[in-house]
Amino acid sequence: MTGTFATFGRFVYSPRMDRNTRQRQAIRRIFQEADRPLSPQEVLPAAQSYVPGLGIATVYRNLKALVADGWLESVALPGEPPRYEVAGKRHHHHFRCRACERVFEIDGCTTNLVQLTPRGFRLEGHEVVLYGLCLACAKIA
Amino acid sequence: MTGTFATFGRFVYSPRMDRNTRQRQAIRRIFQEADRPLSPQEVLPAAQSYVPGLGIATVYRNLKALVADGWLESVALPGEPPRYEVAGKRHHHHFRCRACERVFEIDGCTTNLVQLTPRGFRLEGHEVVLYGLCLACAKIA
DNA sequence: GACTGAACGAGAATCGAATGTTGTTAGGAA
DNA sequence: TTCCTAACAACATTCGATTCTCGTTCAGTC
Repeated sequence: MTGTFATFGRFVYSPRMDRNTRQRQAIRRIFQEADRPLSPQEVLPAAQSYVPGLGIATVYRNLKALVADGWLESVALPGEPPRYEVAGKRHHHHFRCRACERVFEIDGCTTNLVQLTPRGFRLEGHEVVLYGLCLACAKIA
Repeated sequence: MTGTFATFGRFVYSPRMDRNTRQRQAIRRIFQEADRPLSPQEVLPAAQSYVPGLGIATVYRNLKALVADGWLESVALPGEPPRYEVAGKRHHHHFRCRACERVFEIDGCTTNLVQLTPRGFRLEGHEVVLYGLCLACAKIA
């Protein structure tokens, strides 16, 4: 077992990245094919198409390991548990479809955020989330 | 007991708004004084300054009742449980201080969001969250 | 001022998400 | 191919947030 002691002394298990299991390969592959943020619940059935029987705990274990390894980043949207996307992309935001609930990446960024900042506040970062219908759902509706 | 049947048939208790208890008065007052989104954990000690002994369950009960009554609205930020603010304000966004973790309201809105929307997607709404240091924390830092 | 049932307070129970436990499987070094 | 041990699958458990339970209190009415 590998691991480390977190801030308050609890031992935190973290898988070694030098083992390349079929399960982890599958999970990596899912993210490369999807090219959008995925929830653990989306990853599970997708990864099971490559490795039947793969369990949800394995998904969580590997998501955590891949984040610790710097290969994934977590994406938080208001009112929802975290999704994950391949790390290192350039600055972007997200679009959430209200019909299929999938989240997509959006290139580009609004510029005039500084002027919204109240006087005396220090602006360090921002998140923009768009809501509506994705291409596929807009066609159906 | 008053109540209603929610979408899938489960009976949902909801307090009547025709009883004006000291506890509810205190909670209303906290929101009017704060003028920013508050979490249940922020409401509790503040309301207890008016009604000592007021419990967390009462906070949750009344937040839910005040939302159902249309007096409060819930505010979701990425990766955090809901906060609440007085309903009916005009369109605005939020600033979260990374030091004191308080959330503030921001007037105004960015304009060029439509042009970020991918072709074929239908834009229906948006959220903008700014991060940094509030006035008080920027002074200390 | 007494009455009555809705709201309260305290603590147990629940919920969805995530993590730990245990016996089993399978990378990868020899 | 064998061996060693990390990772796995299944499922129990935990966790933080929220809701429920039940005996008690009190707001609104008479």
